[in-house]
Amino acid sequence: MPELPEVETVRRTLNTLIPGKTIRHVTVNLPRILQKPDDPAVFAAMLEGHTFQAVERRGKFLRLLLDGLTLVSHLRMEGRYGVYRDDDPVEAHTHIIFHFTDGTQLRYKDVRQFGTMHLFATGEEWQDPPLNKLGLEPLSEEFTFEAFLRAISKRSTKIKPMLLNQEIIVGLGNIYVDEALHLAGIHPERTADTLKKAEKELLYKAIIATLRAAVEAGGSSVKSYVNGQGEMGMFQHLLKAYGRTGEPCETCGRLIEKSVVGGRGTHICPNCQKGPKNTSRARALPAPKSNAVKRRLDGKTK
DNA sequence: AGGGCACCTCGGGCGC
DNA sequence: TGCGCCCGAGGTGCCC
Repeated sequence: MPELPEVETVRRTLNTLIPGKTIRHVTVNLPRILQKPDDPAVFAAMLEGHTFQAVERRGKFLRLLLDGLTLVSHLRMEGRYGVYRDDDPVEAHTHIIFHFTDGTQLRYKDVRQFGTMHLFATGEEWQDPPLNKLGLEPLSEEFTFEAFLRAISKRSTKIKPMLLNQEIIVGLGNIYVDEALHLAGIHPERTADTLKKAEKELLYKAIIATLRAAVEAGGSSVKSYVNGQGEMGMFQHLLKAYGRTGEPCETCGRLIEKSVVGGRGTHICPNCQKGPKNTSRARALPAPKSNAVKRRLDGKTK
């Protein structure tokens, strides 16, 4: 659920809250979260006395920088951070607590217990999992159209599973893949090697436009909040395909359909996103769709 | 390589 | 109407 826009929103919020705070003590209620080191006592001892400097992001991973240490954190489905006072009641599913010297705490909550944390000496996090094999960062300067073409070239994989593969491009999850493919007018079961260059360009622009708009909106609300400051994002109101099964497509009016692609719930407009078997029909009647897509893209990227 | 499942919990939907 | 069970939700890793 937390994809790039949600993780970026958490990063920005945490970056206003925790730099300068010094860890006095760490409580680990669920050792499963800790991947490295996996011994809670070692994990706590390494962090105690250290001070948060900044919070950065790589794909869907948060990098919490301390003096000399980097805590790499993945929220997976439902991981959440919040800053609390020491005497605030501890809510259910609170698995890790970083007690600060100023009477406040950073708490990690995770109902599904899927999240992970890796602790490294700063700089060493890039050589090992989970950061060592990540793909292009889509909102960075390295994500040029040429780099995108190289990353997806010669692949016969379905485009949706490919876009979900974090070793190719980072940050896209099920929601924003469906949104980007809908915006680009591309069916999720098309394979990369069947996409024409013009379609690849539409997709490239759609990925950037979708993620950029979602970051601006503070992500899609997954009932996450930081420091009890309420609902996080507003982008869920702007979704055009994801979660809109049975509702009319805003471009053409056909009803959004739900299926399964690569084991994921998938939402498409069967008119705007022609399947692999009727691409010839799509080629025969490209004009209205292409113009509509271009208008939408031009509106979003500027 | 790509598909399928496991990981985990909650809540919604459905059946009785 | 109420209770209880089953399954779906999804990011990633691992196995085949």
